[in-house]
Amino acid sequence: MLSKKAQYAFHALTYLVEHRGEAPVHTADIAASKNISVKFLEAILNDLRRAGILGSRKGKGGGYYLLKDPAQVPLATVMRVIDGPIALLPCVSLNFYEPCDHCDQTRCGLNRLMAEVRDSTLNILENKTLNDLVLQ
Amino acid sequence: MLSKKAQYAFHALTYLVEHRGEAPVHTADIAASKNISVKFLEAILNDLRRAGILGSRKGKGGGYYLLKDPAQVPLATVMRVIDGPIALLPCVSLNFYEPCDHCDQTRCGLNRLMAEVRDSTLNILENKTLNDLVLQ
DNA sequence: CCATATCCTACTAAAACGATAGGATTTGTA
DNA sequence: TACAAATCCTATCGTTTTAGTAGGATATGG
Repeated sequence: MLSKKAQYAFHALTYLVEHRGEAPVHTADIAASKNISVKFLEAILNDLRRAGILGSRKGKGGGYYLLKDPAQVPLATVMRVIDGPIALLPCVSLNFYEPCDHCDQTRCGLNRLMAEVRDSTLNILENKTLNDLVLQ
Repeated sequence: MLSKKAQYAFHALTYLVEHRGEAPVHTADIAASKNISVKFLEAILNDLRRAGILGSRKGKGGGYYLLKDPAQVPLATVMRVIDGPIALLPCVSLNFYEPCDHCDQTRCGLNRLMAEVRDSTLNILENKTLNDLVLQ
């Protein structure tokens, strides 16, 4: 399951895509529009900024904005920034790999199957982008 | 990510498939073989029994055994018993559905994408079974 | 200088996770 | 029928994660 944090991140990013090209968007506006706690959302947008997905400007007229073309930001990137691994097991994770204690990976049926799940999940999450969050 | 509990469940079930047809298997044997805490594994095997996946016999010569043909038990079933939902959002879960607070599901891009992820994940997890845990 | 907005640190309550402890219950066997 | 062996059941526990909240520091435009 995605954490609330990741869900909020996606909703906020959706809002930012929809308001692309306008002035920087205030945290408070997104929070009001999507019914999210302002302070909590603040932390999330900050994480996205530190990850290089968003830019920000402080002070009057400030706010957050997308740094890249939304079509160039895969959903997988956002999920990894907020929630960490996408794979179902550490031993099949591409970005958060950890070796397995209980089995020899090269001969583990579970490992093989979970790698298959990972591939089919990533096939979607690496190819769908922020643009796909917005319905036509 | 799968919980440790679910990982242990899969390892234990692998062991049970490999020892199918023999006498009921002791919790302690599985725990020793897979390096799992006996007491923790006890609880897991009991959950699998209550879910109708395993049978058990008490007392001397007792233990756990598979109730069904391993090829008839999808991995998805085990995951749902131990960890709950497989989908990434409650609002796209088939077995643990909960409506979304923040959006109209019929017009939510995130909902649509996460349903797609769910389908591709379930396509594997509903078709691969306990038999596939054991490598040839 | 002041209002506005992000940025940063710390804290907290509740839940989930990963066990552990201790005994009750059932069963086969000597 | 006593005993050993195994599951079964309930409760507890320490740690981590989750989902926030609070309060102020910092930067910026006017």
